[in-house]
Amino acid sequence: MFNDNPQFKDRLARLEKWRAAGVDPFGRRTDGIMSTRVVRDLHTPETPHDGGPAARVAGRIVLLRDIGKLIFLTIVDSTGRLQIGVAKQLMAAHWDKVKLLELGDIAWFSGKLGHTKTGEITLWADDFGLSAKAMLPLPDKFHGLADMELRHRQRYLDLAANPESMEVFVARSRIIQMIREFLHRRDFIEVETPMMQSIAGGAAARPFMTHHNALDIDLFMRISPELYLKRLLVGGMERVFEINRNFRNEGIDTRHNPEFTMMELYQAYSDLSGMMELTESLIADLAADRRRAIMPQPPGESPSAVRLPYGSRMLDFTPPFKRISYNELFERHLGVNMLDEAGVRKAAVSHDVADVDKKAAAVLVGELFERLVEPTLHDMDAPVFVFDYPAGLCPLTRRKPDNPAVAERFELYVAGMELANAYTELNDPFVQHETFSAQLAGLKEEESMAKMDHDFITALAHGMPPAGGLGIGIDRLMMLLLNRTSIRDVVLFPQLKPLPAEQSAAAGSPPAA
RNA sequence: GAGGCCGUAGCUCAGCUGGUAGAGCAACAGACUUUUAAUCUGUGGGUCCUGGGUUCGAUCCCCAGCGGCCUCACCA
Repeated sequence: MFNDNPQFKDRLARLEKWRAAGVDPFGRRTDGIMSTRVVRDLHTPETPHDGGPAARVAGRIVLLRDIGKLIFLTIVDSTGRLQIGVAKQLMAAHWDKVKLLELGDIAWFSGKLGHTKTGEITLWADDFGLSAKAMLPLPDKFHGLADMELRHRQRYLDLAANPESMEVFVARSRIIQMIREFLHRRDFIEVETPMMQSIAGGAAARPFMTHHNALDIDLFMRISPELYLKRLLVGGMERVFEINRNFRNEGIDTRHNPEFTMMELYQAYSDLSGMMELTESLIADLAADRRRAIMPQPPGESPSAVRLPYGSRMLDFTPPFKRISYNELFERHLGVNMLDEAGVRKAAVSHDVADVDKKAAAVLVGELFERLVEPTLHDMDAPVFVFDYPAGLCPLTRRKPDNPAVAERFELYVAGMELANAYTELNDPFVQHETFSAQLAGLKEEESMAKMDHDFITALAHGMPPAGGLGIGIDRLMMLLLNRTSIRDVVLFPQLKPLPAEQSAAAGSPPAA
């Protein structure tokens, strides 16, 4: 049953002892439970060694030291750990039962707060209950779970055994909450738009396909919510945002998960510079909050400095962020203006770009930028806004009034990652119709933005207010703020290849016993 | 998709030049009323990822496969 873990049968025997003692090993509702954090905070220098305030806590037993007529055990809940002291003289009525507890069990304890002679805050228990019997053993109580594959496949064990992993996901929730609060303060409303779309628009990426049986139509998992959020601008929602999943059918690595969380927002009557202000303010706020959470202010550092560790480096999120134009970077590294088509083609040839003659100049600019400029952004230890992109790369973007070859777009790079992407949105239905029709030479069809969406054009034809739009990759933001170099460490259940047993189960044969 | 590294007890890891495998924790039996990864005594526990090959003999060498991590490619 469950698996062939050799310790399962030992725990089965223990389970029968609980039943023989009249206890349902899988307990029920328990009221009056306080978090271990709250209980720890109840303890003051004036708290007596025992007989302090009454409290009730619950959690999983992660350490257990049975010293005969006295048992110390450590429980963990979502806020941390607490030592429980169980003395026979205080727990005489339930002594035989408390002796049945073992590592991994989930239990609640009532008692009075105090501490031991070494000063450890301890709840001296006089009553307890078994909330859930653990039938399988937990990972090593000291080393935790180190196997990255098991940490991802069985995230519950990672969370239960590795406090730093729990901290990441608790912090992730807090950061997302702060983003919502930040946007609500600015009068944005949160919406949900379709994840299943008949046209996978709004970005250039390969979509997943699925099928609706009753309608007998193929649908795509969305690669972006953009075209739906803009429809809401047409409808009169002037500030909307969505925090939700996008799906892209591409490679998996330390920066890419097939489903990833994106925050996308649109603000009517704003533009690129409005998005820049908003982005800088939001990111700097979040970084400052993390900064306060993780370490004391280093001596001698300015109180306004916001520096966070990331891998082996320190990232500086102190506003204002650097701003540099795409062309300035391009010229610096290529020695040619991005709008000088002849010069760009020459540079592409000299840098051995493939099929130069078959590609649009803007595609060449993009390739050269990625190859020669982006690596230099990787070495920068502070966020950088790169703005004013070649128009050909940004079909959904408004052009600069004084130069139609340049699009009002920025990307925010941090440590080489594209963290945010923003635009002055295109609201001209005629231009939009054109860009949906035109296929840029040198791009694969599935990677192109040219996917005609008549319904969206119709929406624009009714009038969309001018707007600024912004997208922030939430998972990458978490990596940077929480100092994780793999996206799998900030996504609770990252996509992994199925195990052989799961493959055969999916094919219809029974799962391994 | 390419390359490098890795897969040994429930967990964390050793295992030399090829001679049928070890430690700590966990488990089991016992002792212990202030422990801190408690300690002490004793015991059990293995598809060495899978399948081939070489060899008298393979956890170890070779080939293929599966899975993981990292780097690169791909990637609005």
